[in-house]
Amino acid sequence: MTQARRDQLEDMLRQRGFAALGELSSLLDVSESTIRRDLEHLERAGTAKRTHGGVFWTGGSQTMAVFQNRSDDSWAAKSGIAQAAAALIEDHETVLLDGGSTTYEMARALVGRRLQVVTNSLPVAQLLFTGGSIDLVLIGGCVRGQTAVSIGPLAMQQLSQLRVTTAVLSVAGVLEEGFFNSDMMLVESEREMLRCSDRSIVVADHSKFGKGSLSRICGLSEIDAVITDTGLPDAWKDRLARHDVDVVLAACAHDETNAAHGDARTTPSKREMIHASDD
Amino acid sequence: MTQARRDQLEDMLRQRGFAALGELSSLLDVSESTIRRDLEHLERAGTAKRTHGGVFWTGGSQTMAVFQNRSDDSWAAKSGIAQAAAALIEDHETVLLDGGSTTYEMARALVGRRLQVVTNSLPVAQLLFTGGSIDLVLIGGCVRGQTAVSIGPLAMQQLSQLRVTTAVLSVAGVLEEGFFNSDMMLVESEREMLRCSDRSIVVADHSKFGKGSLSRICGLSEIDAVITDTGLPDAWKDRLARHDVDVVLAACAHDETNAAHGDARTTPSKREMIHASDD
DNA sequence: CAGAATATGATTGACTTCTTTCACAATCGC
DNA sequence: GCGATTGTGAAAGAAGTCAATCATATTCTG
Repeated sequence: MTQARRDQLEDMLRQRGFAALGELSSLLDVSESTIRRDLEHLERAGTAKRTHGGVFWTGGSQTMAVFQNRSDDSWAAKSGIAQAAAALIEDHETVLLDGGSTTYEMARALVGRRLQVVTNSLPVAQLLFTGGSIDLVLIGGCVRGQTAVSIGPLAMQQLSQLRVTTAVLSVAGVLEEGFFNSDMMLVESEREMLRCSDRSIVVADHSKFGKGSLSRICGLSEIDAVITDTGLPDAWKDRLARHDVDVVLAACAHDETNAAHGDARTTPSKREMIHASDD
Repeated sequence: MTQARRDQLEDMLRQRGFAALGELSSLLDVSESTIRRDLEHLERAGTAKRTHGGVFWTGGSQTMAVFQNRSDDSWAAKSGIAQAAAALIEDHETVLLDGGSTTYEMARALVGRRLQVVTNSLPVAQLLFTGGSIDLVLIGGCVRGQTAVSIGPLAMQQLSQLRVTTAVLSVAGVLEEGFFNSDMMLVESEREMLRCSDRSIVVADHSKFGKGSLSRICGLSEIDAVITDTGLPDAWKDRLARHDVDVVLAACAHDETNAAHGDARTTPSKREMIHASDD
């Protein structure tokens, strides 16, 4: 009964994008209190975000999440890596961006740059298509999973026809044997990405190292550079160096980004109503 | 000076997706009043929408607009057409959805249905990829313009390899000579869409009839059905009938939707803070 | 140089919403 | 059956934001 209403609520949100509390309350014929409680659940599940006045549909994908806890540590690491990776890209390059939360952050960092960007990621495309400065090419195919990337034969075929200067890949795990990801179809695409790029970069926070995953993308030496955070063990630095892989260690973004924006605040904002979340 | 700040504000919004007033105020080092006024401008320009507590980036595309004035007349027409078009689709079909605001509304109406959907529209893809019930295939290519559709050779090639049961096209104008759209590349794609579909449907409100546009898609008789609203002049009904085109007239959605949801309110909500807009 | 127009910052009052708390109903487990 | 847990509705109080207004500084124009 309760669950049915929450499912209905979720569908309504997906369809409408935004809804006011009173609206939902009268449509579902329950009190606003109940709606509020339901929304708390949805928010915890990550499918919706509340604002002062109503609720937003977040698209069900964490990647896309317009709302994100920017004071979160794991986000700071991702963001730092993304910044560092973006710094490696020069203007007027053609960059191939894989799906994933780190590459999404990187896309954020590329907003406003003069680039040609190729991507198989729906969220990345959504983010970049407006920026007049960026020429966007979207890879088509079957769209699947939380990461919302195009995969399958159509994607493979499109990739095979392209040529880019830099490919930025995101991986689920790194072992001595090479780089891994959990989706076999995606891995196929990523191999193709490597084939069509002059330079290849992997972005991965230090937690990915030493972990494997279902399918192997390629060996360590087949990648030109790895961008990660300062938490990377020395053993891995050596190992990567032995395989001729450049390693870039990004400092956590905490301080620099604030400074860069001239933001002197040290205390968190009083109201976290929208930002607060710990996904 | 002022304009520079507004541009900066716009960039920040695109990057962050959402921002609170105080946040922007301190980051840009101006008073909240100024930010408020800036946001009014951005909102008028359609790039952002304010909420009680902050601002959202709307992605620069009206189509995507999560916020829309649902009490607007033109929206009622679009929505009605979209509903009617959706009703023509049967479960387990493979539907090809073109870009455009009406097809976007149609996509909304298809949420939860069991379908395979092919689309070249980024907003439509964004809307549908979460719904577990829908199998989504994205057409790749160069992403351009307000409508955010993929066009160009890559798109053409992908379309040429697909086959769908129903194609739903959106057009900019309809003349005796046929259907028109303003973008030549897009028109190329739409011709390809027609070629690969068993059945073709055009969605267009009555204001499109009698208006031309840059590039002709096809003749009237090459389309199987046109979905429009009750404002269509009788002359056009005859004309379409003569060309063997089925015409579906959708009633405005105003009343039915409200009734269907058991919403008895007759007065507009007192506060239009978020909904209010006239894109 | 003067006047007008625009941009800006601060403040007040009003509004809406949110959170918290309590009481009651329904369901589950023992 | 009884207690505990969960879900629900209502109310009071608190908190926050927004719109409107005013006074000032800056820029444009003649």
